[in-house]
Amino acid sequence: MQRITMADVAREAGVSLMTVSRALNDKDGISEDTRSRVHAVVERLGYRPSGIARGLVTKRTGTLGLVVPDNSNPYFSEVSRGVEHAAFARGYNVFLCNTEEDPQRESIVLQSLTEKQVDGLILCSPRLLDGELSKALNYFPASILINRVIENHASSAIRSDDDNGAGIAVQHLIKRGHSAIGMLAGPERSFSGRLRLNGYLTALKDAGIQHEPEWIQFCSPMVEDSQKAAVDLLTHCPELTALFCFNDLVAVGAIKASMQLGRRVPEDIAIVGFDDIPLASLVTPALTTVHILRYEIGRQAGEMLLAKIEGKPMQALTVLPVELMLRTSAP
Amino acid sequence: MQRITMADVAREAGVSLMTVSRALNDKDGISEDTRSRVHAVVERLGYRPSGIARGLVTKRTGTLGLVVPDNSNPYFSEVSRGVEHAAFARGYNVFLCNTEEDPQRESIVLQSLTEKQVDGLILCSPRLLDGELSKALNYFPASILINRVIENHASSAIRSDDDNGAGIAVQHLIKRGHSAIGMLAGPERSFSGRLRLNGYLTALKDAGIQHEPEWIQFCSPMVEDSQKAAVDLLTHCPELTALFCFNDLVAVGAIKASMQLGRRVPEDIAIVGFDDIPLASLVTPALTTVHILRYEIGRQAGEMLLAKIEGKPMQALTVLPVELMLRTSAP
DNA sequence: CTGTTAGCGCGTTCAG
DNA sequence: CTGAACGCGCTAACAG
Repeated sequence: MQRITMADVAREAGVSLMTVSRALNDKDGISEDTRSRVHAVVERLGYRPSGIARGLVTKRTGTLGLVVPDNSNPYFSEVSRGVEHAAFARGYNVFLCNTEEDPQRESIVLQSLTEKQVDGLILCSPRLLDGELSKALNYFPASILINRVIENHASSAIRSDDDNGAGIAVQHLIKRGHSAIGMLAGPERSFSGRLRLNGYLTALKDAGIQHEPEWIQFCSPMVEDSQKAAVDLLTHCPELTALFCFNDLVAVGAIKASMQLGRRVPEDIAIVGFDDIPLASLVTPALTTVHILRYEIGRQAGEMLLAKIEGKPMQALTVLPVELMLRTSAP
Repeated sequence: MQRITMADVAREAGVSLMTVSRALNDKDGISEDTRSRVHAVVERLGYRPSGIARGLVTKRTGTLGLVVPDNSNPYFSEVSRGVEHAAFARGYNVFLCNTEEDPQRESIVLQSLTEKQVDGLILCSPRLLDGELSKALNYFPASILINRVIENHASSAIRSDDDNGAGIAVQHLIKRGHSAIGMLAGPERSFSGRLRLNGYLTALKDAGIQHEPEWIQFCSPMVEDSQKAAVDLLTHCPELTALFCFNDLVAVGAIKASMQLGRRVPEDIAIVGFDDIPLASLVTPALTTVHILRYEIGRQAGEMLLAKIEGKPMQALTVLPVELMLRTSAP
């Protein structure tokens, strides 16, 4: 499979390399006649320009890098789609990389992306420390951080209004008469987790509710683990009548734990999730949860990045709105 | 941000370009001494090789293309992760592209991937016709098809054992005493759909059960649409005591339809899904479904592709086993 | 063991 | 309006 090159097209069309280049890139200074002749030959030969040869001279590859913890997580898979959508619309392709929450893997992936010469990077929930991260980002012409901010760095960021989301969720529980509200807070080092915890604490405080430290329990964001954590929490704090959960998977674990302990949801214990993944409306009882614009995060991150690449002015931080979805688990 | 080049490293280390190249690519014919000296300079300068310059001469970019209909679908997001995992292990990066089931978009995406000079392509559920597809694939050095075969072409394929999976699912229903078994068959043009329908028909025939044409209803693979289709089907064919569904989302629709019609699952109507997506075990009643190795499809597709790229011998078709997961919806 | 010479396929000078 | 030369950053051939 010998690749067809511009020289082949030029020879076949009886023109010079330059003319072919001009015809392909829609530059002016070329007659309509020769332009269409060149295009005909391109078509006939099935010529495809070499993006990498072009990239070598233009210094632009038309590619973006997207780094997420785990693309099989519905949260990130929608973000990915949003990014890809924005990229496609502008003729860019995107490298998708999974870090599996492993900082070392994250380093490797970032390095490979610099070697691939991506025009920009979108980094989702990075595990690296500020110092390393900042250093790594310097290798990229442009970058956007999702769900994290980093001090003293040119990279912009986008995130959902997590603290506010937690606030309205907990306020809703309070309005429904709950005051003993526990929280299954997710991973302790999660940036979103901190914001959500913060929103929870603030809402309790604003309502004049004294929160017990034992009401808060960190847990890994998976169904089985959080089920165990929920059993623990509900056993040690039987006074709790409601649980606010880090995310929907944790909330599902909490529902399972409640059933396991013979407590009815929502009659004996109300449960609120976060993220509104597709699952949320389909489990029984359907989850009351905070809806997040996952796809939109990705899409806007993509557009922010493309704007940055093209040198347009950019705001440093975008915060996307959230919405409480009232369903059965906490009506 | 002036990029550091090999020339900078060479000058700084007091050696020639070639020596730097050799040191970086672990070629022999270079003393351990100078190698480490070069590496030190590389480290100090923060030099990163340009993959695209390298690709221009080696004709290999270390990238793969992955084309799926929709990465936010849990099926494909796991396939993606499998592909990326295999690629990462061998130092490759992967371009993820969504076609959104749009043939035109698929063409565009494939063309952009050829310009990016990917070393290989994995194409999932292509919408293009055999002729176009075959022509498009010729632009790629190597390719693997997921869930589709194409005649007279060098590209290998991988898929799950869909027909057999449908067979064991329906046989299970028959063993439990059902004979009036309907099928919500998914999109009519789906390759997997055809195989599953086929397995369903064969199982009925083998059991000597006469199937009524009206028992089969095609539907789009989404919860709301299939709920409507299921209401239709159950209303027009009240004799049905079991439903075999194209996939789990359709099965969830069928469960909702049953509830809507006041029929209990599984007492009045047994329901079996397909794919075993994460959701399946979490809905109520938990879905009996056919488990598919989604991640494994991706991973093995990736490894097949890499083997092909490296010229290793390859079998033309891999069929992955499936397994019936007995849960509540059809015990 | 190391350096020199030639391109890879394209776009960007500059001349015609 | 068109073409010839040069170079992007790197590696494959050869030399030394």
